[in-house]
Amino acid sequence: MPHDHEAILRKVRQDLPTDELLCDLADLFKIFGDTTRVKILYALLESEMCVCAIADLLGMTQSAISHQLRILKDADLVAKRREGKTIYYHLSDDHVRTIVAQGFEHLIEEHLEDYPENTSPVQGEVGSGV
Amino acid sequence: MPHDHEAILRKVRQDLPTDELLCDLADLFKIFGDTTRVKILYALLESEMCVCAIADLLGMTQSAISHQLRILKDADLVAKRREGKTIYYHLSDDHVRTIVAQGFEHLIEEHLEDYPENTSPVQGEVGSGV
DNA sequence: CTAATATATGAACAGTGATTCATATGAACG
DNA sequence: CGTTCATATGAATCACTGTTCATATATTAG
Repeated sequence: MPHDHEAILRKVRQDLPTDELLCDLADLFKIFGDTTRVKILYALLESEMCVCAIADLLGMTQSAISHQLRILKDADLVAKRREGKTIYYHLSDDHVRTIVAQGFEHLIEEHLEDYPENTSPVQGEVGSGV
Repeated sequence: MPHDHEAILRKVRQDLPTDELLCDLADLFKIFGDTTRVKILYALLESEMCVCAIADLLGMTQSAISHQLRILKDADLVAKRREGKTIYYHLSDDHVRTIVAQGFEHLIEEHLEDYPENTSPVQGEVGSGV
């Protein structure tokens, strides 16, 4: 006879958000789960940038960057501003900053043995820019 | 002649963390970027659980859950505890709580028009559990 | 030791997603 | 208008990843 967990299941089921909400949450994190996009977001923490500047910075195709910017924009993480032929992208709110910062904290704690004295492996601290 | 952004590039390059660090950060978020894993983490916010209880909760195969738990464990997001034949998983630290909470805040703000009065679509608030 | 329960793991399959290439849109300038 | 620079987009490709199935390991009971 398999063992019983009805008690815990009932308790957890009660407080678990809806499927839809949890999917949305996963989708949001999915966006942060790509090196290119994280780099773009991190760069935009410092300053707004045009598409070709970002492409230059990351050493990637303008097309690749444009595709990723579209994804970031659809998620309301970045917004654009036109100036002649150039389009400048910037962060649309400050959640990016806090989400990224939390991620870093976990990384640092995870690798504490690598940095026993200094708790911050980041030179340019998150949040110091702009 | 293509336009110039040396000034901005130099500034941003200076404060951009290393490639390795940014990859690690993306890898961390990648883990949150899956519905099944988010659900598991969310469930563990409430209480520790054994593998088959989680499988029951999510209506998924024990194998599928086990595979995902391995990924979560490799990232140091969960830890296990043996009790006879049963293995109980629990969150290994509180970063999960804060990261998830930040994600929610962004979602809420993004869909503010859907919940104009009440800013929290979550019944069981994050952080109330355990 | 054998059977039963609980979990882990490896291979295979299917779906997803990031990049590239080619091309389209859009703006400024002569 | 036609050209040039800046960005966007669609199709194709390639790699990655989540699930399933079958099976292995591990613990307890008899």
